[in-house]
Amino acid sequence: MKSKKVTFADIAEYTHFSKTTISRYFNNPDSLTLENQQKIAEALTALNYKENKVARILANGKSEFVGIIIPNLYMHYYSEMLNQILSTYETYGYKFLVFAGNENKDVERKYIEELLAYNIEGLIVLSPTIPSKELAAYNIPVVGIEREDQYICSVTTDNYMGGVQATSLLQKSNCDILIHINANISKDTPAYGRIQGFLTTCQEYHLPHELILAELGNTFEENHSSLSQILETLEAKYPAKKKGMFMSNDTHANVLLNLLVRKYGKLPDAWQIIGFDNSPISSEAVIPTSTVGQQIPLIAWETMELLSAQMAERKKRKPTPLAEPIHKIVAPVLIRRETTR
Amino acid sequence: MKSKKVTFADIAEYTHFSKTTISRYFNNPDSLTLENQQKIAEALTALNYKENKVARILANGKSEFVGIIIPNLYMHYYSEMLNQILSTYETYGYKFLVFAGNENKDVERKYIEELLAYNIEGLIVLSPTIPSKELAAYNIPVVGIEREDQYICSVTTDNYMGGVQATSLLQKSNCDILIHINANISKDTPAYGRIQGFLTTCQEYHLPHELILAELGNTFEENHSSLSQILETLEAKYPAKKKGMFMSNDTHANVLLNLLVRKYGKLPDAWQIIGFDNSPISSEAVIPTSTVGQQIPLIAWETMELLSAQMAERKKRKPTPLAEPIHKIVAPVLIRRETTR
DNA sequence: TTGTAAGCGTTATCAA
DNA sequence: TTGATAACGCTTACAA
Repeated sequence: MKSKKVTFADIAEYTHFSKTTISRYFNNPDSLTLENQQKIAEALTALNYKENKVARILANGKSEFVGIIIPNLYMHYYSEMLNQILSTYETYGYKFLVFAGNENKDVERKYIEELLAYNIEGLIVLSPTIPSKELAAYNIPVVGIEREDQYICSVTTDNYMGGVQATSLLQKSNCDILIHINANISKDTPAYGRIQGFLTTCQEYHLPHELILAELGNTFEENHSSLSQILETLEAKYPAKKKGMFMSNDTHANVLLNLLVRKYGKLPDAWQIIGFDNSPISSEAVIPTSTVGQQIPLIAWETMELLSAQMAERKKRKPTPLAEPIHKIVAPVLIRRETTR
Repeated sequence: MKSKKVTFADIAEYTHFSKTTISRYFNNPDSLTLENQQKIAEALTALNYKENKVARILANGKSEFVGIIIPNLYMHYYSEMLNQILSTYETYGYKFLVFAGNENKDVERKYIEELLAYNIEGLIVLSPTIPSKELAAYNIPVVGIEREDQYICSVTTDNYMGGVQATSLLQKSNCDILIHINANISKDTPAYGRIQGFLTTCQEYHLPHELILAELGNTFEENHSSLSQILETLEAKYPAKKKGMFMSNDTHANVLLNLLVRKYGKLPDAWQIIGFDNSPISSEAVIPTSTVGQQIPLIAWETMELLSAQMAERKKRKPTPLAEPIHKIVAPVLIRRETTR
């Protein structure tokens, strides 16, 4: 039942080669004659050999593991990012050890310690919790995604450009007043660029505008009641004006849209809406919603490029660490649907 | 720079103990005097020791790894399930190696081989691709979720009950005709129970009903046009009747709802809708949609219970494998929102 | 092209 | 309560 595991020693005995030769068969087959490769291949199936990568890691230090610290998976942005990262396995061969971080510094540190104990070769961090300076101190290749990145490599969406694109689209649809609703986020956060993009564009073109910074709450119900109030306020404040709404994300855009549709049976001409993220809700909404899309597959790809380059460098005889962290910026994509024009 | 790693040997030398004692400090500290525990603890911080679990796995065979094969992460059901499974780390301590399977037998087999090479202690399979008989043959603890499970342990939602609940709710809202739209799925699939639940309930209460089995397509656009056609057909066929629609999932329910709202500016009284899954779209829809919710946290929990019991059994001196695979059934939860009554 | 022998950093067995 | 020593299964100089 519990058949003992077949090892190189068994194969060596069976084929009358040494363990070294068996090892070579796997790592440098060209150094064997074709005939001997054949013999070993046969022995492998005859004995039903299963490789043991744990022993291999211990011997050569290369785990082919990459750790991932991700805030959660219920937000589509994160789960889709993980999806794309996992799919790079076919290209790079790295296996992923995933921790869903709960935004608690000590817990996430514990996760990283655990990952390190498994000899991970690199780390991908989507969680904003631990400062990049601390991450850099672990002294292994790290890439951050959409987070503070002063001391580590990173891949980030050009949020500023996204803000500009969204604002410009509203401008083109002849709105009388442009309104951006966002949370009161820190200026260090990449997403702050959306606010800057909005403001800069409005100022440059002298567009009447209003910036509403408010916490809309964490649940659907809270979003709903916050935005319901804001909606009333805006209708009172700008009764005759065409309002261009740039929402901080598609979820909020959808709540606003639903409020309007339920009130008027359709999206009134006096309202234009654009969201951010191109999450599923934007296309599944009652009126497919314009949005600024993040190029998640590209971000995942760039992340692995950056990470694998660093990991490969480390395997050289004389590794040259990066002098400066590399920061890649990925352009967002404007997606025009039916809530603008 | 590349500081050599601190090992038990270093600590042993530093403390004048043997490596064995250091090992005991970690695995069986009570067997040391408090004083000596103290000494070792100090040495650990003095030398900045980092544990190496790879060496540990090689020596004792316990990887604390669990492999996961999941079809994808863009469907909310799967990403939320992964989320919940990952969160069991705090309770069970198992680390997860995740592969997003692409529903290709050979590829998924390759994934499993790779997982086995890392000495995983157990496997969770959400993908329906590989038959349970084959999975069972790997001879490691396996739990399947919502899939064919003849030869393996499994956790599955009571789809039949879900179908009954949905149908009963429509019945209570005084519909004249009940209609269930689903794909032409195999009778082996757990989800087939939804169809059975619908039919049985209708027959039992002599409710006028219609079962529509049709492929609605894989994209949002395809869903939209398929359902648009079905909508027209139904309006022509049952012009004066109150129609109770039981949709196979929330995505389809939402498409139907949106078609109606865009046509009539609201959900007409002649239409009642219930979906399945309690995915985010059901609560975010323009009219929050009734649905049958799967208890994802509970399913994840039961899965780990089942798996960890098997894994623990294996670590005993004389393991007693399960005589029969255990199949757990989790009840669905009816969620009443605004599209019924 | 192939082999020998010494690691890799733990844990397990047996003895003291 | 502690220690010597042999695994665990593979890789890697160094030799031949």
